Amino acid sequence: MPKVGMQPIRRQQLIHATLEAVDQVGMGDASIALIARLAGVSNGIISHYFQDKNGLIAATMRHLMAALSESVFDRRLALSDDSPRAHLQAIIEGNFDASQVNGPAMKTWLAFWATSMHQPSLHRLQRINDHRLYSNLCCQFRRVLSLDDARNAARGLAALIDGLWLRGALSGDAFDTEQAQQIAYEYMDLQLAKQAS
Amino acid sequence: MPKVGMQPIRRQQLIHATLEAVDQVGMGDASIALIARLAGVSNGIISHYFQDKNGLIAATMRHLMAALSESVFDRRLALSDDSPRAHLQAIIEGNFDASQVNGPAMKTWLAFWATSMHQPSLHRLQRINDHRLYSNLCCQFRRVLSLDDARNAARGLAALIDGLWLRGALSGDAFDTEQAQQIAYEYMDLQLAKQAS
Amino acid sequence: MPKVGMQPIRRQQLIHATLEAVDQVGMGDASIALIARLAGVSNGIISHYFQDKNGLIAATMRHLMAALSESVFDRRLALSDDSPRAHLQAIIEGNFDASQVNGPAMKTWLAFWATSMHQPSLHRLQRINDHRLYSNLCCQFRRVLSLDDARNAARGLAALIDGLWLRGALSGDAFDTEQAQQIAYEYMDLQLAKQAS
Amino acid sequence: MPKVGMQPIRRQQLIHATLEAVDQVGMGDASIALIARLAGVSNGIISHYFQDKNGLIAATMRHLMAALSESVFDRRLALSDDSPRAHLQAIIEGNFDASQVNGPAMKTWLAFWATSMHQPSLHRLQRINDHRLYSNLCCQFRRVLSLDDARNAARGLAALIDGLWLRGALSGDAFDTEQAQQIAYEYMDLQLAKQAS
DNA sequence: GATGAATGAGTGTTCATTCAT
DNA sequence: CATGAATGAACACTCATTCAT
Repeated sequence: MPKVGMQPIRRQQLIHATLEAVDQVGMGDASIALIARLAGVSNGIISHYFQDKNGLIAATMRHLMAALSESVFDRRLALSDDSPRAHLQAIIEGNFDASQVNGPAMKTWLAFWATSMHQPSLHRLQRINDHRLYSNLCCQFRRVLSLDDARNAARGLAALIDGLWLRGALSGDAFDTEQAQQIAYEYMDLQLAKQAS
Repeated sequence: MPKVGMQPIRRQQLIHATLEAVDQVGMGDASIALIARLAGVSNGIISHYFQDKNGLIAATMRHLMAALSESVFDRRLALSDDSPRAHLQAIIEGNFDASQVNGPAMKTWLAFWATSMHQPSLHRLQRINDHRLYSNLCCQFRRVLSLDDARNAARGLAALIDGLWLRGALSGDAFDTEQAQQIAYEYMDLQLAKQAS
Repeated sequence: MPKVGMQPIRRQQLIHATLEAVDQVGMGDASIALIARLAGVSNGIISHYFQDKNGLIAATMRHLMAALSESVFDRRLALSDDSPRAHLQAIIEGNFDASQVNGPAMKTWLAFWATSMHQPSLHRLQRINDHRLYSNLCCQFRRVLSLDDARNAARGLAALIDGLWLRGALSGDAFDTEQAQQIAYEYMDLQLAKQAS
Repeated sequence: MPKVGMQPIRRQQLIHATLEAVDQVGMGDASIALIARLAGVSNGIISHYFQDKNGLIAATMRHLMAALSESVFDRRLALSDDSPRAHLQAIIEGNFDASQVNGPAMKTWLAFWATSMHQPSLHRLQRINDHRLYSNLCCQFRRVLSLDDARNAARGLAALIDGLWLRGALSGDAFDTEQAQQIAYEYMDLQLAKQAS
């Protein structure tokens, strides 16, 4: 039943099916046939909307990255308090948003990272993402710390966030967002406390 | 010309070829044929020494895990100072040992993690590994902190170590061990400083 | 905006796009999608004007055959001299007409021949074409030669023309029409010279 | 039932199956699956002995070219008479050898020519073949004719041979070797007759 | 112990064709 | 008239695995 203007609908549909497939069987076994079946469409449609499987993977990653960006952006927009601490908290919270700590997203991120080591196009995407977190953190720390201190604080907090996320993802249990945030907040506060010195 | 005692030699040979293959083309494209070629042996020999490909992958992971354990163990054995701080430093240093922060090891760990999400046998291995780091850290923190504080400190430091490692691995550049260790040491000291309170 | 009388325009458009596609990528890779793109129309239109891909191929062949017929016909019509030699020269010249010795035409003829071996409908077309050349030649030779001599001369000259054309097409270089014609003229004259005997 | 030293046997087996497949359904439909079935082996074996389908096609072409070379070579070796005319006759006969004028060979040559227009590696093979015939003919004509005459005679005879072959192949009927040879011999003699002039 | 020939299921991808709009 | 979304079969190719030697 062909329709016009199906492109955005089908793309979303296929991206969600990809996340679901990776969640179920892993990226290695997430074949086009499985993804198409989960989406309820034919195999061939994928090359119609994405050039090939890599195109679909890349689009899926961009989807996750956009969701992450939005999570952070929304929280920062809603701040009544413009202090560095408030912004940093918003960034931390955004990184542990429900859109990022569910099974499909975590498994896809993980597989994406592993794959990106050998695919230049994916590696570029991933570096942009990594840099964005560092950059956002550094920017806020810089408002109260020296350049060197801000950079170190940003590096540490970025690593802590990713590490908490990673260990949560690998644990196999449900992600304990509260606990992760408390640990990140504490690190943030310890770094901000250098301000007086 | 049949030989005796070839088993350990061949196994090492194949494990190293696996690491090299994953480094070169990623786990997805590390076929048995490639691994055998890199090892300079025939395809068929792999099922002779390992049950199948999964067996080889698992053995490779155990190899990396054993190397990590040894890195930490050796440093702790060489300590003249038995203080918690000295032990924690040794654990941190061991986790950033040269055997862990080189290309092949980092790429294999990453791929291993991604794969482990869908292979119970690998997942078990990976949980043991994760728990060992936490457990070691917690044990030392406990000597000077309350149980809750020690647990939080261990969770945070474990996440920070993994996060530094992860971001280093994904950056594509050479790993800056010095910088990573400084950040981890600082976190360790900030946590140990709670002792007085 | 529906128009009337589009049929002949569209058909010509698609036949030319087919020749262009075969010239660019060969008949094996001349997909409907490529032909439609080259023609600047949608995929679906092709089945609207031709039953299917075979229909388009057959129409393209008929187009080339018609162009060949016309090349010969025009030259014979323009003759002031009604001698067998003049007619034979016209036939030879017509077969090396610019419409036949350009890249797209030569590649399409070649592909057509190869394909025709396994498609009865194309094979019929091709036999008609082959026979027309022989028949035209034989008819003229007959005016001055015995039946047997005429037939042999016609067979030889037809083969020589096709062979010159074939070797020219396969060479990859631009077709040397002058040289080919001289060789064919010489053969023609040698055959006509039997007249006296 | 794996054996050692199967390579030459399997390669011959697969080349013959390729010729048979092209004869039956044409090169366009001669799929790997069909060729493997005709050879009585599995699909995968083809990439084991030839890199890919192109490798098999190229090997098949080299097989036909070698057979042609041998046909000519054997006849020239058997000559008791070293005259140019004897050599030229041997070359003509060799080109109409039974190994070249049977259905599978003719259809494969035709398809090969069509394909070679868009595959550099095949085109190179084909040019070598074309040049060999011209070169052999020219060499013999040169013994009795001027350089220009020899070249023209060689060009003409090469074209005549190929043309006779082509028209025979396309006719669909059995190849009339006798008739073709008579026509070629006559052309040869007419050219050699220029010697006195 | 070690080889490499052989298999055959599975992959991503292409493509002619159909058809609702 | 014309589009382009959608299909699904067919394709070349890959690969872990088996096993006779």
